[in-house]
Amino acid sequence: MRMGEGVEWGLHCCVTLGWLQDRAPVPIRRLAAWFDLPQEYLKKRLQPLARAGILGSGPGVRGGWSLARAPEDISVIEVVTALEGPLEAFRCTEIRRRGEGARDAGPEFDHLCGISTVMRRAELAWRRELAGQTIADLMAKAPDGAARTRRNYERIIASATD
Amino acid sequence: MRMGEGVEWGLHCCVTLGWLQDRAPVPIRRLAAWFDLPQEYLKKRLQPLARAGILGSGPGVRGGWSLARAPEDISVIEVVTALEGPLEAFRCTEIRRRGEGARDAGPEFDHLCGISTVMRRAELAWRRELAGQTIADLMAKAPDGAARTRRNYERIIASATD
DNA sequence: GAAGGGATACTCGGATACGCTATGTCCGAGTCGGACAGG
DNA sequence: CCTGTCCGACTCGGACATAGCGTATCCGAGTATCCCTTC
Repeated sequence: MRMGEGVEWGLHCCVTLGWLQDRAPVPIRRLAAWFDLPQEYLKKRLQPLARAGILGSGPGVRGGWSLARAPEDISVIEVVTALEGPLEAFRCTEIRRRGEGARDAGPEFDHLCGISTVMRRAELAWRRELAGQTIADLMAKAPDGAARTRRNYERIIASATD
Repeated sequence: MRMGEGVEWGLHCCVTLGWLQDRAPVPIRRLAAWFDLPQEYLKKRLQPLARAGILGSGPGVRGGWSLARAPEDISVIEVVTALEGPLEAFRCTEIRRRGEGARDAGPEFDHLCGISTVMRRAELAWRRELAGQTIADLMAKAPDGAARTRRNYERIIASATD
């Protein structure tokens, strides 16, 4: 089981955009150079976050990306769900109903499959953990990050040839 | 993010083998027909469970598959880990250290990445849920399953041409 | 009747093929802001 | 100086290409059990 790398990218971008809120919007070109990521593909991964109302983007020469809400109002699970989709990792296909083992089952299958129930409960615990953390919490976990980010961003803007 | 279907297959096979412990070992041919699954591929997915000491298999005309331990001693997380691998779903690649944003970071990066920490804690909650459930618990969740399974298995054995 | 050898039914492990999804790239269309020309 | 037009920068969305992994199948080798032959 593997989570796409877009989740790591998206979360780091949200945190960085939170630190640069007063310098937003940040063009995708700067954002990609910031983490040394492929620009086109990063853009493709951020678009679902805009559709989910987490990020905002604008065209034009002063366009770019920014947080669409306050960092306190964006939970980690929202970012993960927007990037990985709403479906659960474990998907019950009801194999218990198929084949020779399913004959004459009676009302037994009216109940939810026990395996499905257990897996679902585990995923709920996982989601609950991620729902309890926000972008603001992540920003607070790296107290030096805000200063470093703003300092480096100023320098890049100043040395830019454009 | 998606879990392979082998997890569902493996768990159902473990539960069924728990109910058929006194009729074990069960050949892969019967197990595949039991759930209407592709025989060769099911075999391939059960092999890691044998390597993990969860299932046992034996060759020969009386060979087949059986639980290697008591159902109470097999946790769901063991089955999942054997089939999906021990790696976590979220893998931190430390993109914070790369690119223009990482310049002059100082001792900030000595600490674990906050994003990585949050994701890891969520996965631990997920594992903890699955570690608290055993194959015996799953068997108990379907009280009618034991009788149905034994009844159908007897019938199949009796009607077999071999 | 006992020992030896072959047939059978199963497992194991590796090799191979296929398809889906994640990853990565490219291009045309649309939009915003600024530059520039004309009144 | 004001207004209208054009241009450049940037985004969006879709189309397309590539790679990796999950899915699926097949085959040869090994082994335990059973049966049959032979003594």
